Parts: sequence; C-alpha cells; structure tokens
Amino acid sequence: MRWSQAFIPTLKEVPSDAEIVSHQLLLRAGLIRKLAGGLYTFLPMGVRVLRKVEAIVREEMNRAGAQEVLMPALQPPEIWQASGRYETARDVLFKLKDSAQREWVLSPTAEEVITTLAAAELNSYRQMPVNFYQISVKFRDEIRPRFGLMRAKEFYMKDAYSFDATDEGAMASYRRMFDAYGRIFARCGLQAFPVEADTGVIGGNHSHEFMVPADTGENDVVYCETSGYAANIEKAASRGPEVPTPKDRTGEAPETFATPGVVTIDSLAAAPYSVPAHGQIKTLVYIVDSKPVLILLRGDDLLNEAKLMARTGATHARPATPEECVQTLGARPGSLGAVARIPQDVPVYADEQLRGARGMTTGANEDGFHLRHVEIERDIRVSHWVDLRTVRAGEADIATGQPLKIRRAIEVGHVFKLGTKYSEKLNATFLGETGQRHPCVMGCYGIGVTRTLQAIIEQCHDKDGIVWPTSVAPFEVCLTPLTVTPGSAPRELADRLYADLTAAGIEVILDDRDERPGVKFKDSELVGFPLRLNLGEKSLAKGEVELKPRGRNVEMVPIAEAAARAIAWVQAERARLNPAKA
RNA sequence: CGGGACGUAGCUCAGCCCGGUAGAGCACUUGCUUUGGGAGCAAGACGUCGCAGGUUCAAAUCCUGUCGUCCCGACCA
Repeated sequence: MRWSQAFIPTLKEVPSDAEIVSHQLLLRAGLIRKLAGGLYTFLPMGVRVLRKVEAIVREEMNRAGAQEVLMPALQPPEIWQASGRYETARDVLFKLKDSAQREWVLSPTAEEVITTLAAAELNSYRQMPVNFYQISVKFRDEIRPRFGLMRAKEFYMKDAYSFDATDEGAMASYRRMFDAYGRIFARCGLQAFPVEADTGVIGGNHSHEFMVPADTGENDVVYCETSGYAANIEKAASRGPEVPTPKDRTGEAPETFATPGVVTIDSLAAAPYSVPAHGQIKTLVYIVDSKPVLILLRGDDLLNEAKLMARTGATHARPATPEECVQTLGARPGSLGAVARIPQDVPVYADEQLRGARGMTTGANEDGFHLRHVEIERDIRVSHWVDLRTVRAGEADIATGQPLKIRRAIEVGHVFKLGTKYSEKLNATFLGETGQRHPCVMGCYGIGVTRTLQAIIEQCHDKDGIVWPTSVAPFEVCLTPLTVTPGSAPRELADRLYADLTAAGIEVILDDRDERPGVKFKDSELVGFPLRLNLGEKSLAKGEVELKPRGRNVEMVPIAEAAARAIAWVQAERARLNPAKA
C-alpha cells in the first residue's frame, strides 16, 4: 500500500468529545469516525485492525473445535418472551416495527436463536458436544454510551454457545473456551487475566471474565497477589472487615433514644452519639422485582447490588423511594430499622457480618429516634443470612489472609456455564443413551471484538501514539523514504524494499507522500506501525538505513541487509505473539 | 432517568456578560522558498453561528422551546 493512495485522516489535535486516551487515539490515528453517540464508522486502518483481531478470534475458536455460524441480528420477539429475557433484558433491547406493524428486536446476544436452532436440530446425545460461534454486529440500547468503542450502541462481538449432554461435558467445553480465550488475548498482545465473575440469576460458580487492567475500565477487580485469587467486585468475598463486629453479650434490652436530625451513619458516628459505624446496623429498603425487601448491613459496609440480585434471584432491584420506605416501615430513610413494625410479608436479608452481632445501634422506625443494645438474633426476624457486602481493599484474602487489592479493569471477554436455563425454556432436548429426554447443558462465551481493539490501544500506547502489537497492526512495516523524488536514492531503495518485503509476505505501507520528514515520523508513530525503515539521503550515503521499531531505539543496518533484517524482525515478533505457530 | 457543561469553518477554540450582521490557529487550494521531527512567506477558498419560535430598527449575543454532544450520578438512608 502506498500512503499517498491510502485514506488515513490523522488529526493533530485531540477531538473535544474524546475523554480517554484510547478513544482519542482511535480518532487521531484515523481508525474511526463518529456518526452519532455510540455509533462509529470504521475507516480503512480501523478495519484492517478489526479484521486481524477477528481473524485471531476465529482461528482460536476453530482450533478449540467451535464451528462458525451466522445468525440474524433482527429477531422475532417471541423467542425472547419464551426465554423470559424480553422482560429481564428490556432495558438493553432495541425494539422496532416493520411496515406491517410487526415487532422485532435487535440482538444483543443470540442465546434464543441458537437454542431454537438446537431445539430443532440436536436430537441425540451423539450430536454433542457441539459449539457454535459467530462474529457479528450486536446492539445494546445503552443508557449512556461512552468512551468510543468501549460502550457503544452497536459493536462487534464474538459469541459462542456450547451444547453438551452432561454436566461434565459442559465443564469440559467451558474449559476449552477458557483456554482459548487465554490464547486469543495473548496473541493480540494484550495482558488480560481471568477473574471470577458474578453469575447473576442463573447461579452456579462457573463464570469468568477476562479483564484488561486499566484505570479507565468500568469494572473493579479484587485480587490477591499471593494466592492468585481474582474476582469481580460484584462477586468477590474476603475474610471480612478489618474491624470485627461487636458480639459481647450485654443483656440489656433494646432502648429507644432521641436522635433529632440524624439521618446518616456518619452523623450517628459523630459526637454526641459516637456510635462507631461498625456498631450500627444499616437498614435499606429495596424494591426487588416490584416487592419491598429489607436489607441489613453493618453501618460501615456497602451493599453490593449484584450480590443482592444473585441471592434473591431477582431481575430488577432498586432502592425504595422515601415514600415507599414510609409505606413499608412507617419511617423515612435515616431512621429505618428492622426491630419493630416489620410487615410479616417483607423478607429481611441480613449480611453474614451481622451474625451474632450484639450491642448494635439501628433506626427505631420512627423519625428522629434510634435503638441501642440491639442483639440481631434476639431482636430481629432475619429471614435470610447472606453475603451482601462489598469487599474493600486491604481485607484478608480467604485463602492466604494476605491483604486484597482492588484495581479497575476493562472486561473484554466472558465465559459462562449456562446450564439448562435456555434449553428448558426453549425446549432444546435430546434423547440420551437410555432413551430418556434431557435438556442440553449449555455454555455461552463472548468476546467484545471492538472493545478488545480499543483495550489494546488503551494498553499499548505512548505519548506519540499507538504502539501496535505486530499481530494486530494495520501494517507491519512502514517504509519511509525522506525524499520521494522519482529517481532519488531513497525512493529507489524504498521501491525495491517494498517489493522484497511484500514478496516475503510482510504487510508494508510505503510513505510516498511528498511531506517533510517530521510529518511522516509523527504520522507513522501516531498510527503505530511496529517497524519503520527510515531511508534518508545522509544515511544512504553512508551505506546504511535506519531500522526503527516503534517505541524502541533506532538501529543502523547496511543497505544490503535491510530487507533480511526487517523480515527477520517481523517474523520474530509474529512468533513471539503466536508461540503455537512458531 | 437526575444533575452539570457545551453546540460558532474539516479540527481546536475566541467572540456572547455589555445586541450593530463573524474571527484566530491548524487543515485545505495556488505560487515561491524550505527539506531528518507536525516548515516560512504571499495569495485564496471555506459559516443558514445546532434547529425552531420570541423580543428588537437590528440577535452568534437576550428569552422560550427543542435536538445533539460530553461529563458526573443513578448502593451508602
């Protein structure tokens, strides 16, 4: 490719609506342009990278035994109603009507379609295990698209679905995908690591997310360097808070005391009350699938909504409004408690940290009053003891007792053992060896291809621009003659090297633009080609060309060796990023 | 959905408070010079000031509405 013929609209200045560096570089390097919020056009360089990431995903999926299919993005709502997700996923589902007023949904994932296919086509245990995948455009009605490709309304995703006759088989399928994911991200030059993930309403503990550490990520990962434990904060557990919960028996009965104007944990912890936060019971009213529930936490703990959803099996949960609190408990937020006046039909979920708690202080369910000397198991009707709190950095790892750390990360992949949720609802059953009919045991496995692309930039860049891993770079080598006049030595050599490298199977872009050297250097570094060959009059006169790997120092090599050295460099990088092939 | 900010040339922005008919830098076109880190000089082209109403002799500027974009929040009672 000749740069003069290529469409690579680089930007010197930072577009005002790009906040994070990877988004800025996507725009500045001429990979994408925005059409509207959360919708982007991929320009030629962007497409080249996208296709490379996609190819890596495809190769590894095929290697893992998955078979590629392609499903419609436009889907009938009936199958979504059948799975129940028409309701549970309503917030992210795009819906539309055709000219006959028939409704359709735009697919965010394809469990319903693939399970419908399986219901029709998979009839015998002999047909399993089988794993179908596709790489296609997905749609999500994001309430707030942001960060360019990170959270978009339309994006590229690889989604795979495994079908097994047995639970053990499903675990083997899961493992194969888990391993394939490790290879995929490694080949993309990306440092991504698996963390235990929340399994939501489906339950079980076989779900991992693949995370790329980045301050701009939208997930918090809890991890322990000693034990290797790593989990999404939505799922993470620890040995508990550093300050233990008071449990000394006092024998005193609950006592009401006036706390005018005190409606926060902090103000009750301050003088004149001086009740430490860990000696308080925080009472929350949540509306879970339209019904009120009470949630009890230690005063210094934070509710983990994902855990709440998982423990209650709910699909929607939100804090109750002050009016709903009054309706449920007769008091406003700030004075809520679970000791008295709790309607029988309102379940009380108490966090495990409160088990055995004594001498606690909590709201009296009367505005302006609190209760002290509360013993939770004596005074409160707890219907469920569950883990609901959010782990904090510094708490002890369950395995080793070492302090846990927390960092932000970008989720680029997710593997999930689904079980029979979809196969039961959509009737994907098969006949087993004994002639019995069983639902298929499923797994689903996603990789955000466009998000992965941006995560690579987020991880691989410097002050000058993108530093592409060779495996996903739009071109592997950028030939940069500093003089482009036909017949000049740099131009002649560039043309010759272009032919040699191309013949060796290297992807080369020749910067034949009649631009000043500074412009060419800046552009090639912004776009991020892994290896640049500078061909200047001065060094050529000395019989040398410059080999400039992106982000590393220049090396002078004799003209006669230039092609061989460049080829060797690229091949070494390819091998480093794909050891299996080397 | 709540809050905040911003919409002026392809891009980054000024002008708005205090109304008088639109500017800078970069990019683009042409010419000359320059040629190892986003060149210099000269000339040129580029705008329904997001859109719709309103106030006014006069609106980018003031008022109302609307659309769009970005940020924060949507657990901490």
